[in-house]
Amino acid sequence: MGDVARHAGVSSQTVSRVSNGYPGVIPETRELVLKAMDELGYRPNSAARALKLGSFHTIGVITFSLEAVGNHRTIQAISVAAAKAGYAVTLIPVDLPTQSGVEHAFGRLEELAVDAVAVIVEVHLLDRAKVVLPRGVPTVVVDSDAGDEYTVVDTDQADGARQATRHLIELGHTNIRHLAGPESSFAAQRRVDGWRESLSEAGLGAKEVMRGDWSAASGYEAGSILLADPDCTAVFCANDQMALGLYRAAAEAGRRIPEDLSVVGFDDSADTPAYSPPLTTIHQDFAEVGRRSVAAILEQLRTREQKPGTSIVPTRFIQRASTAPPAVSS
Amino acid sequence: MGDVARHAGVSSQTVSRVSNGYPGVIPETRELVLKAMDELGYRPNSAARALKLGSFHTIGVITFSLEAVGNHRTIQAISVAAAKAGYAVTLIPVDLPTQSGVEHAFGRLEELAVDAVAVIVEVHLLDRAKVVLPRGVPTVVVDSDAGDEYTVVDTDQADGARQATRHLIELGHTNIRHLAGPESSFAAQRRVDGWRESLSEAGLGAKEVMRGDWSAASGYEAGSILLADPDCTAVFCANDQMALGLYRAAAEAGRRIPEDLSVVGFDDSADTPAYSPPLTTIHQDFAEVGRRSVAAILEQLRTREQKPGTSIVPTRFIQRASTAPPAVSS
DNA sequence: CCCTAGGATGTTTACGTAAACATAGCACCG
DNA sequence: CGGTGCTATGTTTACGTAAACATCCTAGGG
Repeated sequence: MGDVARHAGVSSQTVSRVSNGYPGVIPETRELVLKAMDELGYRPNSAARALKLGSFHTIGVITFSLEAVGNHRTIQAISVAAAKAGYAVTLIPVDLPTQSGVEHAFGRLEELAVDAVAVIVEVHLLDRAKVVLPRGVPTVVVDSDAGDEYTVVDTDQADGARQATRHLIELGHTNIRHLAGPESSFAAQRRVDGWRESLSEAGLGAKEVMRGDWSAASGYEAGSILLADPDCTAVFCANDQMALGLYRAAAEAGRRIPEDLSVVGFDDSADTPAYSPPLTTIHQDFAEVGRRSVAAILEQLRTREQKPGTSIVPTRFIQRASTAPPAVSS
Repeated sequence: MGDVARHAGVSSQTVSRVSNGYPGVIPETRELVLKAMDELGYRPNSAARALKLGSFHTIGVITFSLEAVGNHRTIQAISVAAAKAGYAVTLIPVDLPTQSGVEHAFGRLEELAVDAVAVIVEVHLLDRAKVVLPRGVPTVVVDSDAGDEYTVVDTDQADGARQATRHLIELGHTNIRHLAGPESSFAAQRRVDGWRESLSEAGLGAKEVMRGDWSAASGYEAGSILLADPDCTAVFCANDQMALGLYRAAAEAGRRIPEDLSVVGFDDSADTPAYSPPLTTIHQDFAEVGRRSVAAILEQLRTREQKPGTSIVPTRFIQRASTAPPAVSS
């Protein structure tokens, strides 16, 4: 900056003013400075600026993987919302879903150029690891249970599960199974709860859930076992990908969807309208989750205080073509 | 840091040494400093550190969307490879795939806390926008055509397409159509080229390609049109999601896969083994792309010079169950 | 014509850190 | 017993910026 100032014959402060678009610089001088900047290939140093301003304008996102549909859509939404507020997003990958992996990620957090943190990790792993988020760093926990300590933005998983289950009940199904996500996931657990709740509300029994790991392959395997039960006419899947696996299992078992088997998914991922038949599912508003997360972070940044509490984003039922009344009643 | 030093009764330089784990500090002193750090809740200031060291240990990734399978898998791989080298990854989303969107993203680049940049954007947009990457910022262009100016890491799209097409030719298909990605994509274009090349090599004619936009829905639409041609016995899809759409179109047209219609995809995305039937496809080694991109960036960071050139990551043919010899010959 | 107000620009300073250099203490050797 | 070399620690300095304050100049009013 000093070089530019000398080259333009002004003071470095004037260069700073031009660089930041501050008023009070005569157009003529501005031109001079811009020309000098260009000739010298000047680029502002963000480190110095961050040091001076005390902020990086950056939000860190701690996550395991972008593979899961929910994760990358949430992160995408966060990064767009953050960009809109002039913030960038730094990914902090946790390579292994283990205690040491999480610990390591949080250790790195200390040295990262980040003003705030969004955690998209099953928090029970954090607890188990006895890792505490650095004090004083504004934090939002997304789609997970964080107790009363942090600000939480969460999708209404249980209600989504209830909507899905009630839809199947209304169609007349009585043997409604659930293809659940892994036990380690809070989201999966809450979907199980919603499903179970709706069944008992309707006076229906809940058979044991089958567990997958969110992947389509696991949906196929669990689905194959599930379909061994000839009385099962409807399955609520904890996500769309496992539903896709179930489609395959159904095809191989000679069960037509929706005539012989009704299927409801969860997520409303982009592919579902092109499933064969198009999948009836629960829409998750990831964009809204991202927006609220960023809003909560900005709020904390502004007020400088952690404000525990949970913000619940509603889900929406999307009717497509994978459900029908059970064959016996048709 | 000064406070900690005073509190521990040492110099700030000793605090710095402890903070960075440098040798030459007697354990006793170290303890003293650590205790003081803890009591005062000291946390190192990354801005000051970055200013002093001249590096953020951060790589910026410019991208449109995490939605596309290729994108988020590549970014995931980059972020893991970067983390392994002690680097973090900052997302720089380009909200709109337009000139102004890209320009804006590159403008922000200047003020971002980033040492290097990986560009995962169709580069022709950059050219059209006449945006130049800031000089002096090490840059790697991923999966796109960037001429001789930048270091490029690219998947061997054309060869993948040739493998897919040759497989169908070897099965005896003669009317092999292509469900291509959007014209604006270089990757899509190179897959078209590979397909066309293999056909002409085998003395087969290439009918016009159908275009989708990578989405499953577009695959369904384009596929429906494609299947109006009763002689078409095989389709090479430019990605797996469009293949899923084609599956649906085939089901609705009463064409069984693979008996009546052979399908080959591209990407080997996680869901493909659970398609019904499991999809034969081309595996893209996104992890390798990520690793090479980071390696190239670190190399540039080390040598301080741009080293134009292209690094090609091979693809692999994955045989599953969606292809068979054409019905006429069976 | 002088004084004042306000706009344009310059000067000083501090942000928190780590490298470079300086110093002090101690062990070991001849 | 003095010199030599090493280890542990302290002191000084600079990284590049922007806020705060200081100064200069010009226009306009009395």
